Amino acid sequence: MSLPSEKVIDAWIRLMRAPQAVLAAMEARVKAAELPPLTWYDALWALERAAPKGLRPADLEREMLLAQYGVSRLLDRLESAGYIERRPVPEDKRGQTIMLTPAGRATRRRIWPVYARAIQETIGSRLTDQEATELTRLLGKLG
Amino acid sequence: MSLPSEKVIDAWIRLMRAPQAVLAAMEARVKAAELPPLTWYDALWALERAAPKGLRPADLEREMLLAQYGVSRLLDRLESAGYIERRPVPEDKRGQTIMLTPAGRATRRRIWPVYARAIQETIGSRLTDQEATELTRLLGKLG
DNA sequence: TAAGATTGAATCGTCAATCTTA
DNA sequence: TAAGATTGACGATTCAATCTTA
Repeated sequence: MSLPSEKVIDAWIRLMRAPQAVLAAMEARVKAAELPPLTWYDALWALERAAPKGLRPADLEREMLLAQYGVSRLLDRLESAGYIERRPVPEDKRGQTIMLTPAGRATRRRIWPVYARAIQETIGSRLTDQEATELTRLLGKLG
Repeated sequence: MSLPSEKVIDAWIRLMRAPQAVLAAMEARVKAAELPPLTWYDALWALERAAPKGLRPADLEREMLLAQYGVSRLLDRLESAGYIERRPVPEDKRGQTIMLTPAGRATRRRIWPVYARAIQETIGSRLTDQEATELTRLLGKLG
């Protein structure tokens, strides 16, 4: 296994910095609007897409790239905010199904326009659609 | 201000996921080698480049995209590990200069080969140099 | 009043251990 | 023994307040 080229190292540096800056800018806006963080949005949106079946915690684990305990703690917070419900699953008594509540759905919808504007300002206004597509392709090779 | 296109939204999703996955993979390797995290490496490397003059905490703040208190706490940890020294600056009694110690320098050098291999495996082996350059350019537009 | 930097309290993330059911 | 999920203890991050010097 060889060492990385200069160009690869440059890409690494940018890859660690740029997304962090973009995320921080977006979180700042959302927070200024007194809305919950991106992690909450991600979970709520995944659950909304999966409605009405709901998701198992392990599904969220895969979708959100979180550890098992991370999902557990995130669900604790969403549950005490009243945004999700934990339901037992009949076929497997170890497991549970996570369901979005109406309040969770409403909040997800309230957050989206704020994120959408932030995405447009931090990404959309700086890249052409063609560049965005190319960026998606390149990042996809790293996943 | 218009809403983001589908292509921009796709780029956003990948931009939030791919770097997270890359970072997690790298941290896992470094941790397996019982070496300190990327944040420590970043700070040590910035200080090594700035030697022998050292850096002010505000410089690290800018370079590492950290908040003032974040730098303060990181320096606490680096100091108790013996990797840096805080020195008063004569011209401004509020301020300080951060200096890398020989132990800090040695540790930075011990970490690098491990990161270098991880960078090569997670990025270098998946992108051509040309793609890496294009990725750097696109991410640069977001910074 | 503001700039450089730190800190107590609270929140969030991580590790290792645990509990329950398969 | 292993899979799904949670938890206590601990470390890291964040917020708001503070301290010191300019």
